[in-house]
Amino acid sequence: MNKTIVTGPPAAHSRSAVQLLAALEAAGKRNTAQRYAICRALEKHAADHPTVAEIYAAVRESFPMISQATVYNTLQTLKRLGVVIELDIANHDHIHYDLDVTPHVNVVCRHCENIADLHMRTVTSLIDEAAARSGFQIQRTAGLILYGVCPDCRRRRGDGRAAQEGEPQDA
Amino acid sequence: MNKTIVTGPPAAHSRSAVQLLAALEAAGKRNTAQRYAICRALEKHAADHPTVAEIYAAVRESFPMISQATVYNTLQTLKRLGVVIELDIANHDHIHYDLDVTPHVNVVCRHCENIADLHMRTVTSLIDEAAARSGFQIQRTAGLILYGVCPDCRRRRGDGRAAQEGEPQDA
DNA sequence: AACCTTTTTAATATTGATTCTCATTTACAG
DNA sequence: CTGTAAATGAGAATCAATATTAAAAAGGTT
Repeated sequence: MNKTIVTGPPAAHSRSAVQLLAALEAAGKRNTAQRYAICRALEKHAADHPTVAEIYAAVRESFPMISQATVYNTLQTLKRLGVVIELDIANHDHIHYDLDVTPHVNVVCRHCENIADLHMRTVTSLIDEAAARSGFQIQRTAGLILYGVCPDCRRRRGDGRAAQEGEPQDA
Repeated sequence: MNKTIVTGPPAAHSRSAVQLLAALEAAGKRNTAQRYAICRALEKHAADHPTVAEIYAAVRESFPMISQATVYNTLQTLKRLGVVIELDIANHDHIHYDLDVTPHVNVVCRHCENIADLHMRTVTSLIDEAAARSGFQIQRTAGLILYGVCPDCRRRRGDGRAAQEGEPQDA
């Protein structure tokens, strides 16, 4: 129940399990069976922008005795290495992971909670302008989050510019 | 300890307490002394992008017996009315509130946790392109969050393109 | 003013994803 | 093989946010 709408070639920018493991090794981390399983699960569910719970469930299929703490720890390590990104989506209870660390936009549907990836040149110019105007040194250009209603959900519920008032207004 | 760097005219786009109260009234909500105090506290701390805890503390100065639940309820009401926006900032434990609901970017400093507002035309074109390319109906254009290091913090800690590796990589 | 209905308040209890603890196990260098 | 620093597992702890509830206040009506 989390099919993601992918715009453009599927998972074209996502890191593979091999790349994730290589990053761990390069950082001097030990290669454990658990980490291997977690990286494979990430790769498999890359298009879903999986949550910790999804990864945990997926890993348990092949590694039933793994603990949640290990999943949390490994994901945090991958995050620190910069090969994975956390998507902090407003009003979602769980953190989502994105294997695409190239500059792009994530569009989140407010109804089905699906997440789409969008690669556009505009992102870079936005970042550049923001940096120039604010004096900030912008760190990450991936995971720029927009909220809306996906095409499927628009069709399902009387399209029109539905859901203006009464909908949660947050970021 | 939360001075916010404002780029451009200070609080130029923020709603005033009067506007917030007017919105409550227009929605048929009752004007209570507590809500009045909360709106005033919001106005006063608008530039700080305050958290619930900050608002709660500020209101208690003039209204010592108010409960947290009332603050939460009122903020949620204001959010539903669309006159206030929640900023869900990665790795911050609390939700921040923004009285500026016009399309703009929020730049967050990773070191001092300050939040700057940036108004740029680029935002609109980014939204438009994202909508066209994804088929999504984009709902909110305020609260587009970027992460980086603010000018002050860059100066303080040997500027250079510091803090690339080892920093949290999330959104 | 007294009545009745609805909204709001506020103290407490609950929730639930994430983090912590620490004893045990494992990976890998020497 | 052995030592040791790192990683894991199991469960408990955390803590912001939400839900629950009874009591109080506001508003409208006659």
